[in-house]
Amino acid sequence: MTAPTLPPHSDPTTTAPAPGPLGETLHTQVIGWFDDNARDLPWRRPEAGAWGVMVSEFMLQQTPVSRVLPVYEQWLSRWPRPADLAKEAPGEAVRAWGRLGYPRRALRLHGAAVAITERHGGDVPAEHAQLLALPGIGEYTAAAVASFAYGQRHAVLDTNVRRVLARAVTGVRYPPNATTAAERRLARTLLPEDDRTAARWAAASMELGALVCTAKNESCARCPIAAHCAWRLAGKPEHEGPPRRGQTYAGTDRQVRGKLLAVLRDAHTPVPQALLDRVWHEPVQRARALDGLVADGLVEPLPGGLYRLPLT
DNA sequence: TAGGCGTGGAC
DNA sequence: TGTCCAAGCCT
Repeated sequence: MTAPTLPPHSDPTTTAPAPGPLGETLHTQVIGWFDDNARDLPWRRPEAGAWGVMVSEFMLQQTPVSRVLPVYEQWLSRWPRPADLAKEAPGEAVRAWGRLGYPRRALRLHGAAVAITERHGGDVPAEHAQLLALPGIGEYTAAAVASFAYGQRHAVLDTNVRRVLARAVTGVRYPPNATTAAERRLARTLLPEDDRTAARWAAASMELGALVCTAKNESCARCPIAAHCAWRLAGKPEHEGPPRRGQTYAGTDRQVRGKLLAVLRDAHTPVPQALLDRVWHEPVQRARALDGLVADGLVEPLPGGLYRLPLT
């Protein structure tokens, strides 16, 4: 039997929607693969609830699953409901965040818990627009929580799904640097009609990108839609266009901020300036990094040249 | 909209 | 070793 293939979309902005039968083939095969290969992750279990899903989504932003797992377990154990976290000082959230990286996420998650407690009676809202209004929740996370926690029908367009669609449908190795309107349109076009299948498709296509259709060393031999993949059928052409933006780190303010915050996380009493000065030799950059942390609300300055994680 | 924002594992 | 990468958000 010959499986249908997806023609490359030379211009996804103007091409017609993908045909229904083909989309159904993709859904069936990717969801079938997911049924056999999905990882058993704690936030996918029913007992995780919407709060567990939401916490996991914050932690997983730009952060690998393996590093999230232990922090997630401790977090949910300590703060099983949004109101539990809302009662804490924001600095405690930053401390519990540990070395997950991007600690502003901890501050925003705390802020979201406060907003949920004040505006939504302590329950994670189910409406996409209400989720989007919470701090730290953007287009992706709102769709993910609504889909994974509440079974709704949303295009869940993360980096994994974008890569899967770029390859399988558009026929290129990598998606654009920033999410485009064409990608959103394509994702909506491919969304299954009914809520339950759409939610399943969202989780399954993400998992395929995370485990098989990876950025490097993709494993087409294990891919359930390899027979339809436009990129593979085109001979897996190399990436064209502007180089993908790399992240520099060594010597940046980010590195200095990380070192400063590490000292404050480990301290349970206010820290004198002199102790912070030891993390970085260059005084101008050091001061700029500390000022930035204060401006972001990650560090609270006290009289007498003392600093601590924020109490309010 | 391009760039800032942490951290550590893989190759 | 250095480079790339990991379920983004915000300004």
